[in-house]
Amino acid sequence: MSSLQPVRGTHDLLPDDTRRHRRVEDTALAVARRYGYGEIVTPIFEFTEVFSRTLGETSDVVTKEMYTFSMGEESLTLRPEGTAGVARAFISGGLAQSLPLKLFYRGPMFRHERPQKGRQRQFHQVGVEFLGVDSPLADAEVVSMGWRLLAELGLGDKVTLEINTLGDADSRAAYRDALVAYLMPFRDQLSEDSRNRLERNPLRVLDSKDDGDRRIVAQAPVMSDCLTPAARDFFAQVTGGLDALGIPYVVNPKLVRGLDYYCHTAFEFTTTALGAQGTVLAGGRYDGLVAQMGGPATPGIGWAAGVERLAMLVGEVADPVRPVAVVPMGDAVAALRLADELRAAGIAVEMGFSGNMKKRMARANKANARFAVILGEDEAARGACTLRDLDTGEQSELPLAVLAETLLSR
RNA sequence: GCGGGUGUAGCUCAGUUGGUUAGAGCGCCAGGUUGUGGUCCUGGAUGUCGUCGGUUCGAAUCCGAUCACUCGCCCCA
Repeated sequence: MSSLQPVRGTHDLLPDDTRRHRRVEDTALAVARRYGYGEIVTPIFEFTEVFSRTLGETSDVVTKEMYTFSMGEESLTLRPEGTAGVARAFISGGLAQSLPLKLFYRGPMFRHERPQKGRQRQFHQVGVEFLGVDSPLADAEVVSMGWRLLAELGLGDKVTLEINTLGDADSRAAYRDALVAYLMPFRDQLSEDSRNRLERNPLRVLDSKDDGDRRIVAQAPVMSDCLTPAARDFFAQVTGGLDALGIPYVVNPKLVRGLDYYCHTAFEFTTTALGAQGTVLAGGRYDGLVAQMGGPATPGIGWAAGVERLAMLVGEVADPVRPVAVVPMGDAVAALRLADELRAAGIAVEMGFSGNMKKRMARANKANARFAVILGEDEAARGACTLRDLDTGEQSELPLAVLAETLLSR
């Protein structure tokens, strides 16, 4: 191994990649703005407790995937997800004054997982958090915002929405007991993974991929059997809202979220195009989170989407800017000055610093230039240049004085 | 963290049962006469065959380790 390799699970993003990433992030921000969200930027690292106390002491993210380091007496952690940091900012910034609050964020996250396609150790998310509203219609709106984002990225037909309810605290506790009671007699028949899950997080047994587990789980009680009337009504209003908005979904009673802070609505947009990493945008309600962190009891709902995963789905994104290529024949300084004037006028200009005319034209072509401005000595003597349309091959001589306005008008 | 696959020029890959100067396409560079690109033709450069170690007279080819990527599990966006 060479130390010149990037760290495992990290990647450089070259211009072709960043165009795709920007497309995803910019679309997400634009959509969020339309729903009334403002952007928040929180630090990339927090005190470790911000994550360990909120995500669940038994979650894999906390127990084995965090990049944690200490500085003096302090234990710090590179953020593995966005919600906990936003909740912390909400509390420490006294933002309870300005509820309801709609926040959008984007940026890198860090998880020490085994890398795979669509799964890196440093990856990027965009996400939204809607704080201070406990109406189920807020859930519908937040899900619909995710749907809108995917639709605007052209992924509407590549993605399916699964939704479930985890119920309120009472429902969840009752269901957990019922599930454990059902599973215990089958304990020895479960896979090793599921035996562990039974101890730590029984709900996770529901979405095991092991065939044996699946047969057992097929007959298990479902969440909806244990919902309190209030929780049942809440979920009905969420799905009712989605129906009213015409958003297609399937209720998946076995859908469970990994992080502890979720309650009520849980949802996932998935695709089959990415192999095992099919979840592309997911989230849910987290009414207890802020209080659990020591802030004022505040309901919340949100989602996060994986930028790399979405970027893989959107495919190539062409650079929308087609520059003008300035091709000097003699006086390079004059060309430099001309390029500068055009740029000052708002025109994208490409200019090489070496090569004969043929090479410069070839480069102009490769840069996807729309026009070439040929600055030859003959024309220069007349205060003019040759303007060549690289798409049609037509060219004509033009006074330099009107070049900028001519280019801007085309 | 567990199990499987892969690793040869910038990219996609070929390299026969281990044998002498390791190949193709694309890309790149230079030409096809002096100021014109995208097509075409000709020529050229490029690799410690992922890394380290072993077997062998001889290894890109076999073995081991290691690193990276990849598929599935786990987990999750």
